[in-house]
Amino acid sequence: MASAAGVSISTASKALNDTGRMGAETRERVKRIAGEIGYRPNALARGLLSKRSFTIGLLTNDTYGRFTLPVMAGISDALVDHGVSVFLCAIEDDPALAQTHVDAMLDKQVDGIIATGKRLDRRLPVDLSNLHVPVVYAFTEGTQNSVTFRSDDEQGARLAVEWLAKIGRRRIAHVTGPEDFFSVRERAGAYHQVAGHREPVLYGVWSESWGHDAVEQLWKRPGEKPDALFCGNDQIARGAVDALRERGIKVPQDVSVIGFDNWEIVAAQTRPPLTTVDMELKELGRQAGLTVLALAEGRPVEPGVRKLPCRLVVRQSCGG
Amino acid sequence: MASAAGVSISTASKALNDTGRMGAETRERVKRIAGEIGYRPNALARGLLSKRSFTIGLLTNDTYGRFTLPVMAGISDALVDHGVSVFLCAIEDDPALAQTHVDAMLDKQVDGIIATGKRLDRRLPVDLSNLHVPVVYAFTEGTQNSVTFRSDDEQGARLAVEWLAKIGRRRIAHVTGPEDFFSVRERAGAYHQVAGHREPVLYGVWSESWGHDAVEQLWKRPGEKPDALFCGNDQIARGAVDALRERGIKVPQDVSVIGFDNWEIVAAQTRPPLTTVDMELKELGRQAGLTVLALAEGRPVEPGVRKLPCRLVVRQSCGG
DNA sequence: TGAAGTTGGTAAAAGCTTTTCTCAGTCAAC
DNA sequence: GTTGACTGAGAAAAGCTTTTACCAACTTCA
Repeated sequence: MASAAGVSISTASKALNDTGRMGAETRERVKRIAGEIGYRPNALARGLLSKRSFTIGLLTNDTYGRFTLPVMAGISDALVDHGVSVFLCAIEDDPALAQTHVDAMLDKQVDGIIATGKRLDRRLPVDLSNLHVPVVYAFTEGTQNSVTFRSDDEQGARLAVEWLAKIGRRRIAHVTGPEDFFSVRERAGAYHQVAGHREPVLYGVWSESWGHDAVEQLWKRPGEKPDALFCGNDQIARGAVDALRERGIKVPQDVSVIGFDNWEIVAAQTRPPLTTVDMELKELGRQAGLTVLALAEGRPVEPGVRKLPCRLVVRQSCGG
Repeated sequence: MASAAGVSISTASKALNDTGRMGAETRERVKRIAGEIGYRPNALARGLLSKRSFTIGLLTNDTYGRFTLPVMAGISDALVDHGVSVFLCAIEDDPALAQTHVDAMLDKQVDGIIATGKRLDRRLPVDLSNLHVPVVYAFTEGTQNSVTFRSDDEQGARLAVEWLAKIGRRRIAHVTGPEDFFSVRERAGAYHQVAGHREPVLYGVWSESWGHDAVEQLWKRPGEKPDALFCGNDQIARGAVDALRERGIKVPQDVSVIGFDNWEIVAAQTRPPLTTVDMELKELGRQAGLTVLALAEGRPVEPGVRKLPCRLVVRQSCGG
């Protein structure tokens, strides 16, 4: 304890926190000695008093981390400067496990909780609506009167289709995931708005093989073929690119392909690398982090859903 | 506070913890009322006294999460039953950031730290050797006299090559990552032990395109071609499979391909899905978690490097 | 010279648990 | 009827900080 090396406990505390009245010389001396002996205040004791643990919990059901990791990076990035650490709790759609984790976080007096997931239109399997700590939802369905951050899939889809139109593509098909996903419907809506109804929307699953199969279907039909594919995610896009190559169709010369998600490991390794839409999940995490911090500090935050714009990442699968 | 609903503070505490002397009837009543009002003890106050925060820190420089996520899952899985929560701190090879995170964890009185990374033969850019909390290394280079968990890459490689031999392959080539990786050398050593020196080892980088190029190189050489490829990771394997298909060579009929890592997103989406070696990172995380807990509780743990066996995951890229 | 204000610092309380110590009451035994 | 053992429960301390209240010494002013 720093007091051993100088003055009383209270004087030491005031010296280190730049509060209270005392001689400048005393203050300096205490600070110096604290530095020398490497004194660091115990955050537990501090938290006990201040009711702030400088700790938040991140709850996710995205075991694979595809969405959670960027969100986590953004949160951590935003909060590390404020001395806030993050408990990561992966619950795998298991309500009991989720409750266990929430209870553990609450016991540890987290200042707030951020709930995130792998799907915009699904809830986590645990009720967070009546906790006495603030809760912010990021990339998962929130409750009434909560603060929710999500990507603007409509704008993202428009970005993609408008890009294809801009580089001269006219017969743009949309190959995407299961229709019961909210974001699938939203993207498809934006697609129709921009591209019209000339080409079909093919609903399927989120896999490469579906992308592959979809190309087979499209090219087996009679009549003119698409000159561009707007895919629901990068995996579908990759499957599509592979299928096109196998058919001897050149990407991007003959057909432009655009993905969604900007999942580096897929998008960058595809040949050619995929032009795709990035949902800016890190930024989403950053804002969620700052928001939960604001709520924890009692600053007012307007409830509601905040849509964050997507960004087009241009690589080589579109040409133009 | 439960005491409001019955007896004194100390009696309440003793009742809930099943300690001290008191009437069975009183104990029951306190427990019941505590349950009714949803009382949960404040872990901060408890930690202040017991010197145990039931919190550990996980430090990683693996931004992408390829290795960290399974390790994290294992740790969490092992420790959630003990009421321990995990701070995840992603430091991106940034020493200052790493120190910030370590300081924050120490302030929060973590019971221990697990260091993990993306490479067995590299250290994290921060010195953890003289902390007053236990440190366990998992999938990253540890310090003298520390406890380190790692995969047994030699055994994993042997598993792969022996499998290829068992299904009748005789000309097994090894396409792998950069030779300065320790695990690359270790796997190559095991490969030579089992397969001899008839076929070459091709060192390159950890990417699909290298797998692709390596096949080009191998098949451009004069003389007999390999009938099996043991690849250094799943991405290389995938690139190789794609290249073979483009050359009209059938996998697994003509050539067997085996990967390493069992990275689902790559291994399972390859056509055909990859047979590969799983490093059991989740199990590794689990053991690291239990070990750091043991150390935190003062139980003795033998220092040293613990190699965990790998497991062969058979899919369809080898036939046999 | 006495009153009022200023300065530099300490003592103590509060925050929530757990643990140890103490105390009043009960019962059995001599 | 007094002593000793035992029982059930509460008081208090400890764990580490921060904050408030307080005190002694010194300065300023009338």
